[in-house]
Amino acid sequence: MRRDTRLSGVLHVLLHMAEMDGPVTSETMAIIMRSNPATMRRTMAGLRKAGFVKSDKGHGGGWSIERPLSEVTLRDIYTWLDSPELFAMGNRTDAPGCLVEEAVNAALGSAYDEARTVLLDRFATVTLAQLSDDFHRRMGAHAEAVDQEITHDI
Amino acid sequence: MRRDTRLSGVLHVLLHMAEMDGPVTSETMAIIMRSNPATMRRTMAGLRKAGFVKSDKGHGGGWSIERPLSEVTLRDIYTWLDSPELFAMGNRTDAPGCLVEEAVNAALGSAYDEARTVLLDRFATVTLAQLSDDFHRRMGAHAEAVDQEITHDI
DNA sequence: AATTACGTATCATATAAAGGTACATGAGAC
DNA sequence: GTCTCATGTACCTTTATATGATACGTAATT
Repeated sequence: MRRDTRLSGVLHVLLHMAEMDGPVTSETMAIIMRSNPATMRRTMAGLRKAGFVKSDKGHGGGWSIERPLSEVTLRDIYTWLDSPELFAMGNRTDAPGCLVEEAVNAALGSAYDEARTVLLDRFATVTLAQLSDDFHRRMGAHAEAVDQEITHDI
Repeated sequence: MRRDTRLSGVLHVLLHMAEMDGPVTSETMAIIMRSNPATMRRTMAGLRKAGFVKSDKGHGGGWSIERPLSEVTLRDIYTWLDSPELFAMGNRTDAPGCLVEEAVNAALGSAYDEARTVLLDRFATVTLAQLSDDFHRRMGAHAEAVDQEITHDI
């Protein structure tokens, strides 16, 4: 099954947007994500509907973040993407009247529900600002590593 | 993405097998599951490799359960199916050198890991015997409901 | 008026689960 | 020994769906 990469992709884009000045066009996003403008527009549509980003047409137009990164969690983004299916495994439903199937699906279903709750609760604890901080921390560490390499070379 | 229904399907088959006497052929399984023999053989192959079921060729052949249902958990079955991917969402990897992507994937990855652990731990607490018990409980409840309906009709 | 950029419909492509067919191999029945 | 049954597995087709790609209408800026 092909995996849904919209959450990963849109987070990537948002963090890049946060580093850039002014609106970012779908075209630029597509280049960053090695995707295409139409796909970016589709993916961003839900975030706009939620008021987290806006899009402007015409010269100087593009996408802009409207709210502080510290106020938005991964769970918000997930919800705004229309809550994509989380699990790659599903229940057969070919025998809806079968009591065996009912028992199996009840057991699997409650396990999935529990895992879903854990995952979404975890998503709710991570803000975009935290992700951005982590990115900058990595930038710092990377710069140091590069410095050390240079030092070693000398 | 198309969901993987092997776990749900194989549990369904195993519980039916437990209710039947003697070996069950792939053909019979396929009828129960509205599938086909080749698919059943493929799915059961991992369980045979683990020694949980055996398959015999020739007259009177078919599949038989080799170990008590109380000794096998959902997690065992999941593992014997070669641990199929659990999540429908994945990370983009188009920009492996990008620190933003690293930060995003680290955050999502640890959330998925946590949810995976919860799900598999939960699977480990449920034995096939428990599932079978639940099925029989449903049978009883269903029989009572039918009795009541009949009483009402009279 | 021309250009830029989004909004969205439509079609194409890629991927993986599952469906299906075929045939070789091995085991019991006669 | 031969026939029939049933598995083991290779191979191809079908189906579902995320994503890629194109096109064109609409709105905003120059």
